[in-house]
Amino acid sequence: MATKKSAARPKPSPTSPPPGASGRRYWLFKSEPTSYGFDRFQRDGRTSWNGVRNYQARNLLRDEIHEHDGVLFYHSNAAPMAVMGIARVVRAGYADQTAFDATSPYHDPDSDPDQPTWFQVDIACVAPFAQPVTRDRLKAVPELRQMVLLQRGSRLSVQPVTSAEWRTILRLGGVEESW
DNA sequence: GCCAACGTTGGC
DNA sequence: GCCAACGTTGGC
Repeated sequence: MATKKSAARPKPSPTSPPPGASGRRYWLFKSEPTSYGFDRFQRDGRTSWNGVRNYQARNLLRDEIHEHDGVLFYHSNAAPMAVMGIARVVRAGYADQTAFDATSPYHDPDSDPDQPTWFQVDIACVAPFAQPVTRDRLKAVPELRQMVLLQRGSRLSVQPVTSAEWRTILRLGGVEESW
């Protein structure tokens, strides 16, 4: 029988959200606009998400994030902090090329090309939100209370989003579901 | 600018 | 393997 033990904080697992009806899964990528903002991403049309140097995020990039998955592009450390728009994964995890580049700030001499330590995925811009969905707005929506982004101490720069959260946020952003 | 939360490093 | 010190992230 269940006892008080179950009152121990159930830490929401940051891995493996169930796929949505489409089989596609959803993610949120954080970026500081001073380093790579959504404007720039829109102009580029496509980018490699590299330079991630955290093992939990690495595991997602390497194992979980697949072609066609949906991505929310989020501005962190910004005014305002907000989801700016959506992207789609166009290439699943492969070796993070910046790790092998001695001139890159993300260079990691310990990453072996035959057994890379770090991974990147490629994403393409799909659509900007009609208006960014700010962090304050997200916090005000009861259905989004469990979002990884909004959890205390959550710092993961690549994180899972449930299909319900995805739908809610697209609606707030004014983007049609069928993208 | 502050600082809580978290991850990593390195001495033991 | 423990854990204190340190560095980083990122919201406030």
